[in-house]
Amino acid sequence: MNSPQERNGGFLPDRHDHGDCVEAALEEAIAVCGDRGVRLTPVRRRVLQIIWQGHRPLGAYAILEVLSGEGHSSAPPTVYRALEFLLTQGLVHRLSSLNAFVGCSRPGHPGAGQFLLCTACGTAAELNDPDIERAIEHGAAAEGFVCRDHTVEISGLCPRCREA
Amino acid sequence: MNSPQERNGGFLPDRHDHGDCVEAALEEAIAVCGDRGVRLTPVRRRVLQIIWQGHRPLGAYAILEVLSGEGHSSAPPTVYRALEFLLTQGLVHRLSSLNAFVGCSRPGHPGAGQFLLCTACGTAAELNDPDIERAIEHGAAAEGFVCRDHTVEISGLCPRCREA
DNA sequence: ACGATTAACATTATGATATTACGCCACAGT
DNA sequence: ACTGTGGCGTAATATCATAATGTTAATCGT
Repeated sequence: MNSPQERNGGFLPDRHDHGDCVEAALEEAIAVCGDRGVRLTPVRRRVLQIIWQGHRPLGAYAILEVLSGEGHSSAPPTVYRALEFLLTQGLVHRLSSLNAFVGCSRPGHPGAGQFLLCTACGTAAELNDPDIERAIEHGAAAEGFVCRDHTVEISGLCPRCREA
Repeated sequence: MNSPQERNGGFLPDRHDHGDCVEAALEEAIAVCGDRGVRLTPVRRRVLQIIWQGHRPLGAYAILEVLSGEGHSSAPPTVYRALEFLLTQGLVHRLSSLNAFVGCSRPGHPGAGQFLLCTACGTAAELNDPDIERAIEHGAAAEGFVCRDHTVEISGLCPRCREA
């Protein structure tokens, strides 16, 4: 496991212990929720787990399908409520260019992050690049604009797919 | 009218001649399509006009409603086909964080642009900031990622709404 | 321990956004 | 005139997201 501050944001080596990786994300989520006095209920926890199951963005209805396949009686609001909670707590991010959700690599930290989305294999990597943020802040300020939030989603080819 | 290279990208002064502004966008679109040998048909032209009617992003169904109100018999595919054409020709941009479309301030030029979206009044401004683009390109390259396209949408308060 | 209060959730229905499939018609090139 | 193509109309449907309502379950003050 990497630093608790930033975990599995970038593209991954060919093999990594994914069980550990999901495990670590969950533990950290439990810690964050504990600190804040908010409840990581079974549904919320399971949704987070499902999202972390792959390092690729997952749509709400894909999550729903997994839940339903497990005997939970589930409908869209179940998933969207859980996602809303996880988004609010900064445990997942929403990728609006894909209408999909992905685990946050720095749970508990503020800020939106920037995302690299491979169009070939579908994996996503999260950056938290201060230079990009500064450039955006600066560009906006030049127009007299006050930033509240930003969406930065970069599509292209990840290192592995670039070669193939 | 400003330069034909960059027109009405930023936030506007309190009063500007909006008729001229739409007019200019249309003329430029006609020129671009002429150069490329593609057809700016009546539907496409009208959709572009509707989008330029305001400096705020417009949803596909809002466009559809305007078209329908004019006696055109229209359904979603009409609008989406026109939008696809306009997107391909770089005459409009899609804002995925809003599921909406806005006129391109630099028609005929490549590149994705960055957008400032005022959450108070709904207006949008387009940047084409080389510093932001460089920072993104650089951040991506550090991960071994090859950029093909990017979505940069910054929400916050425009100069006018900031004061109120 | 008790009821009051609130958060979480199930369920049904619906709204909003986007696409597929198919066929017709106008126009360009021959 | 013949034919191929692109643009468009139309109906149906897929996909993404939320509203409204009531029930269960956790929490808190007493």
